Amino acid sequence: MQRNSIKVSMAVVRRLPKYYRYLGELIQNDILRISSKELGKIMGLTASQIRQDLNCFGGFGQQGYGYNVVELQKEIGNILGLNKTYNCVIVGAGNLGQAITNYEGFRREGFILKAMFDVNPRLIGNTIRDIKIHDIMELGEYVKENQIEIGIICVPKEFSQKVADTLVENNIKAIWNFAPADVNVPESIVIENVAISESLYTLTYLMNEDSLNL
Amino acid sequence: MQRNSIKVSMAVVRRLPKYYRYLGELIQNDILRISSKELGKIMGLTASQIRQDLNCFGGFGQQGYGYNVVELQKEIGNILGLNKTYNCVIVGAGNLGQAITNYEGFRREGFILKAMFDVNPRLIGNTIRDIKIHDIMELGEYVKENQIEIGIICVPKEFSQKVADTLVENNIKAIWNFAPADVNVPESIVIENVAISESLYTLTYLMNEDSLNL
DNA sequence: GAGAATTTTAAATTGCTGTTAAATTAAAAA
DNA sequence: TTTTTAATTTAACAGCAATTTAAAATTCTC
Repeated sequence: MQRNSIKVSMAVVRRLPKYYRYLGELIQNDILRISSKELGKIMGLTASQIRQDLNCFGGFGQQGYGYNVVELQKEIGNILGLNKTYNCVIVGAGNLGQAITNYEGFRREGFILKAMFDVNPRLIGNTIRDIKIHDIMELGEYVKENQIEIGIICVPKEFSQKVADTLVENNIKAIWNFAPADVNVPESIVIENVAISESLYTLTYLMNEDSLNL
Repeated sequence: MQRNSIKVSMAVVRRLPKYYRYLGELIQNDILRISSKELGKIMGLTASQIRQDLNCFGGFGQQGYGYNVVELQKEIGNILGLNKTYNCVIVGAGNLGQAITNYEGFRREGFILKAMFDVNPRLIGNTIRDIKIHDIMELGEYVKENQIEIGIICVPKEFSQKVADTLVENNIKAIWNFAPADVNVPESIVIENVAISESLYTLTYLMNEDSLNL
């Protein structure tokens, strides 16, 4: 499997999870091979783009045959780093934190939730799906002691930067931030600021697009 | 305020909510004017891009002065359709549905949550923040009777397409879908499939990028 | 009037799409 | 069963479109 030496653009990278998801669905439907044309139709992309995207990482397909769905999904999973496991903590045990805890999909893909943290004394000491909720004061020490790689921030935006700082100080590798305010971290730390509301505002933009008479 | 007749690209549209959010933060910090250079530094964009983006909708800035933060935020809000109110329902009253219900930000921006729906008999009849949880069997009728414009889907992926179909049949205008599977709707309906996990997979990609030796 | 900052226009870059040649499969014929 | 032919489909490439950045021209502030 020869790998090109070209840099992969972020546009391609952000499409990979979608490929991974759609291929997973194909597998569940016992579809074991697919052409770029078919996949494009299902995903709403051009066949051309799919071939170009996948070729960034090597030739996974075969002329005259198409792509082997199982093999391709596995390859993309490897590229995304889903062949490993990751120790995670959730900071903020409110509804959103609990929603993530309860989502089976993450555990299945190798994200191991080791602990949750909160300030609320009523929550501290409880468990959700066998995950214990700790006092947020213990966050830094816990992260350092337990080799936590990913911190998931589900606290109100007023506290998100402070939580991020604590995580960074204790050698976190990556932060997945759901607070509706971007947090800043050093270059070496991987950060994804999710900002859920942005897609809602895009929605209302599209609802009103016609009446904007641009 | 003259509006250009050029079509605004989706790339620009998806940046608008971020401008809106950052400008809101500036207002909270009593910063009332800003140059594209400054704003770019804060948001991690080039000044050039900011000027170009904002110019799609007319000249909001002034030479020698910069942009009036309050005015600009309001203008972008109008463009995003945040000067109106929207009747919404949440389908699926689990943790994620509750998290959205509890988020003050949405109400503040004009999203009026009228009702929630669930299949779980233990939840039906309860209220969350004065919002009643109805039997999901009543969803279609409720949407039609109460001029609901936005449906928010927070059910497991197995049921998301069916819920979307019900919403569409009853004249919903837009769907904000959090189920980890894209739902398909007619062209005339606005849809945002959120797929939260995709940003997590992007995170792990970036964590492992170096070791991929592309 | 000097400086600052936008607007407007142009250049450069990036990303996407369509096409062609090569490879493979599948079908038909021997 | 083997060979031949036709149909698929990717990989690679080139051209085009969109996006981003840079530069020049203009306007406004102080």
